[in-house]
Amino acid sequence: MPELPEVQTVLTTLQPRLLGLRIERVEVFLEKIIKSPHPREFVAWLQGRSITGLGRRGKYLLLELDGTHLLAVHLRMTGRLVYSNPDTPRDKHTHLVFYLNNGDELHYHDLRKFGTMNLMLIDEFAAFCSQKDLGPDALDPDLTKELFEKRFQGRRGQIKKLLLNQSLVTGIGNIYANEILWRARIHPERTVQSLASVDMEELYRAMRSVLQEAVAGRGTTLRDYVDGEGNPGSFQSQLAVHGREGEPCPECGKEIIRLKTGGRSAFVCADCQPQTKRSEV
DNA sequence: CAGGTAGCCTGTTAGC
DNA sequence: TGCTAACAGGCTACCT
Repeated sequence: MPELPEVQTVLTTLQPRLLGLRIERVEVFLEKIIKSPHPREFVAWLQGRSITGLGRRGKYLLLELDGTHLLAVHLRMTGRLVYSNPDTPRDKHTHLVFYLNNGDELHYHDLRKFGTMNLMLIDEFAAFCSQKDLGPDALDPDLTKELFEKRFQGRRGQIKKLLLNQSLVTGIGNIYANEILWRARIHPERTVQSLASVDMEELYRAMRSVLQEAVAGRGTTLRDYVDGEGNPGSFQSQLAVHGREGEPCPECGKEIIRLKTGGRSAFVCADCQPQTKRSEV
């Protein structure tokens, strides 16, 4: 589910509510969500710790505890982290509840149970990222156009697959990959080697602008996504191509088609995103 | 090595 | 209406 804009929205909605609160108790209803440490220690380590900061790296939401520990939450497809009142009912998909010292709760809800949590020392986070081979965050101010292009140099394969590869740049998923490629006027099946420098420049610009606009729109809710307060996003109304098979391209009016590449749906305007190089058209 | 598929899960939807 | 199959935003392991 959530890609960079959605995780960012969860972060900004949770931050003012959670900051400074203490986790009194943790109840785990589905242990498989907890990847490390062992669920027993996970609970013991968390209890009594204060939330001293919130952050994000790609699609990981980060809770800093006591300034020493870090809880990395990945929502995968259908995970939700929602600030809740004690009278909020817990349904069968609520797998973890954090009881807070002000009487409120933080609920982890996940229909498909793909989400993960890793608790670690802050010092271990760099090793965690390199073990997961996470590239720079797609909205990292330090990720310049030049650095972005460099990361794709020497790589092979279809550009869409590489955009989804979190080791090159982290935070982009299927929705925004489709939107970014449309805005950059690049066909998803073009290979990186076939892209000129101007194409990579367009791609970088499209990546930044699409993601920034999606953050401003509080993310995209197609089905399951809600923010830290349980509210859906609004960017779905601004999607140009994703999920819009058969609708007209907002740019040229030609019908949007759906392709299958890399096992994922790609939505394309065949006119705006030609398979050949720009100069050859 | 690039590309494809299956698997992890459950619910919704398209098609018969 | 009821049933079945395909599909859904992520990521990994494994196959060709």
